[in-house]
Amino acid sequence: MLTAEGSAALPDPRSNLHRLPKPDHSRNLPGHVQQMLLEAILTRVLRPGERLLIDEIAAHFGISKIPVREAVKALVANGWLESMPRRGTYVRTLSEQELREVFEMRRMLEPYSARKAAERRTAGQLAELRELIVEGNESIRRRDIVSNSRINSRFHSVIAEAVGNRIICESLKDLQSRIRRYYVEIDWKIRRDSFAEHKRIFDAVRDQDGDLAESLTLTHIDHSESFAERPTP
Amino acid sequence: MLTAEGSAALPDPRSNLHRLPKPDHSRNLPGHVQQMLLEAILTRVLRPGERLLIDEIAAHFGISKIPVREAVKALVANGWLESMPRRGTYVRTLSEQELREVFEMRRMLEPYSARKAAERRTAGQLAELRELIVEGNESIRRRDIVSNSRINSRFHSVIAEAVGNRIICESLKDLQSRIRRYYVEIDWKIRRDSFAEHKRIFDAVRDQDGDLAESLTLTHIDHSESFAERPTP
DNA sequence: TTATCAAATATAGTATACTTTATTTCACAT
DNA sequence: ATGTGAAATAAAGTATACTATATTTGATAA
Repeated sequence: MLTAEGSAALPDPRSNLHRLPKPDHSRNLPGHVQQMLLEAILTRVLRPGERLLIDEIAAHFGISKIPVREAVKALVANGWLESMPRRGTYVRTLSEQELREVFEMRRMLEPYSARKAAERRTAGQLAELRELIVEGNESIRRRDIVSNSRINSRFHSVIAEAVGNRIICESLKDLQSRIRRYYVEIDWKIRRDSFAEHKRIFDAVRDQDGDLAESLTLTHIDHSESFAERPTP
Repeated sequence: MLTAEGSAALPDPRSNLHRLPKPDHSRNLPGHVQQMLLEAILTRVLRPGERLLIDEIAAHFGISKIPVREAVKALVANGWLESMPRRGTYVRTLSEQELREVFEMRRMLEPYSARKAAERRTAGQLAELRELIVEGNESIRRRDIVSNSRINSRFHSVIAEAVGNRIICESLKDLQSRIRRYYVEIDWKIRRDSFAEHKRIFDAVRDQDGDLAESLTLTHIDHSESFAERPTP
């Protein structure tokens, strides 16, 4: 079934594939592979522009090409990878243009979504947001970047879910993950400021103050855009 | 929820698969299969709730499961199909909720997008829109439903492209195709009214009048929502 | 030296056959 | 009659092997 994978050495210095963990074969192999590749892209273990080969990935994971193909195809569909005809697949490079486009769309969607989230949030969602604020504080105190990133990301997700519209929610989450790549190395001062804004948005959502949530979100987007790491081509 | 209806004669009456054309084997097999299945869903050749089996589709097309699996997976990802664990894949049913959600998002995105499209449209895009208006008139005169649908759809696509933002463009197109299923049998009076609104939006885009394009689009969305065929559950 | 064409190579894509797992059926016991 | 469990069935998922094709390489001739 599973071919043993004690790969002697994959000494290709041009690929970062060897830094990826192996998937647990439980089930949903393509999903696992997709998640792991996405995580690697977001954290820049797989760098922008890096070349990926289906066969190589399959060999690394000790599985066949079929599930890898599916994972890669899904990532191409979502704009994480770019597939050249018969030349391999590449991690999409960062670009000013993508950043501009994402932020233009955020400005269209997020402020009004925040208003709706404030008006519609359930008690359960509010509780989760409250907990995220507490944990966010902790993560900053402990200088724990991994936690901090996860918590910020989750904060935006819960707001998105609170809109109560699955299509909008998916869109917001997609935008959110797209910009994660532009905030890999921001410093703690910025993280603190950003968190303070989350806190104020939380207050507005708690008080079901749609107006305030909307305007705070617009400001937050403006600030976020100015913090983004500009690609250096 | 997902009703299996009918009995099992040899030409299985529960499936409309036999009504689909075969793919030309040129290249991009999964893409072809995906397009054909999507077209069949949009035109209700494959009805909401209908069950699809990978093996059956593959046999029908005379190809193996691999490309079919990919096509189906892509359609699941985009919300056209719903995959139950080991019980098969079903055409997603229409729902009031989906309609509400799509229209809430359209209201967030489209009016402002129309403004930007008016401001940014290129000469080439304007020319294509002009041609679509001419052809649209023709299609109504000839009572040609297929042309009329294609032209309306294309009109919205060109507007989306004129925004000059690929992410927004993709989103708008996705929303557009999602609602196509709710306008399969509308009558000619409505088609004429809708076309008249397109014509006025075109004028605003031609004149680069963002304000007007925005407000006309909002009105158009309101009317569209009222025309939609409500699902009857 | 340089251009051209053929062969080799690299890579994705597909078919076939096999495996896994959920669901149904049916026998048997209570 | 009814519940339980084992076998059969159905369907998706995966591996292996093969095919198709674009790109690169290399040889030959001008």
